[in-house]
Amino acid sequence: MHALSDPVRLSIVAELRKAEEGLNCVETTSRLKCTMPKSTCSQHYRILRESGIIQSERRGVELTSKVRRKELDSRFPGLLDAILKSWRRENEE
Amino acid sequence: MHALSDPVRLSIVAELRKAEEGLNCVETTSRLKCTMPKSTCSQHYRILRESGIIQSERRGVELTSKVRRKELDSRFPGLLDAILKSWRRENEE
DNA sequence: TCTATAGTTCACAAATACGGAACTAAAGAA
DNA sequence: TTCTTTAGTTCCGTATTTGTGAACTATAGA
Repeated sequence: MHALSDPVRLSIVAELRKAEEGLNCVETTSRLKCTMPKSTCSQHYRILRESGIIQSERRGVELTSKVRRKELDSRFPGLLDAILKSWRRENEE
Repeated sequence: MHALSDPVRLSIVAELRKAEEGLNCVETTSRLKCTMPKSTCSQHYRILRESGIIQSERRGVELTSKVRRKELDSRFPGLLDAILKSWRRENEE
């Protein structure tokens, strides 16, 4: 819950949902077109991971993360969709 | 959005939704069974008010607030229900 | 083994939230 | 009108949380 209450983490989750194959920190910040130091990005990923929202897997030198859709849907039914939809609307206006 | 990302404000909104006739600060803290100074309570109400989630009306010496259900449902469809449902689950476990 | 890339950890800086004190608002009593 | 009580707001110093650079670990390739 608290993990999804931060705008940066929400935007990370929004990007992760778009990327079928997952994303790593570097790709995430480049897609978000923001200059976020890697320590900050790492913290956000840690919070998302610890709260069970994403799942990370090492692929060589990089760490690829994906949204845990099924687990989320059963724990927080409809929440992620509702948040992202509302959040997108607010940001577009 | 950010207004609903705080556990205290969420619990205030949850109480307001239960109370048909609205609540004031004093009633809210007593129902939440928490000792929150009135300055803090006032700040939370201000944030909820400014973000359009609640609506307040003076009734003599007190200020009664209600959730703006219709406006919320059109701006953030399904969001409040999803958040409160998820939040209730997490808190019960 | 050396280098490069990706990410983590730690300690401190910056930003944010909390809460007491003093204030305003309204209403009723004297 | 003035005094008192209750409700809420504002201000501002303190406490807590969050962000970030520097140093570190991990992995892979030359």
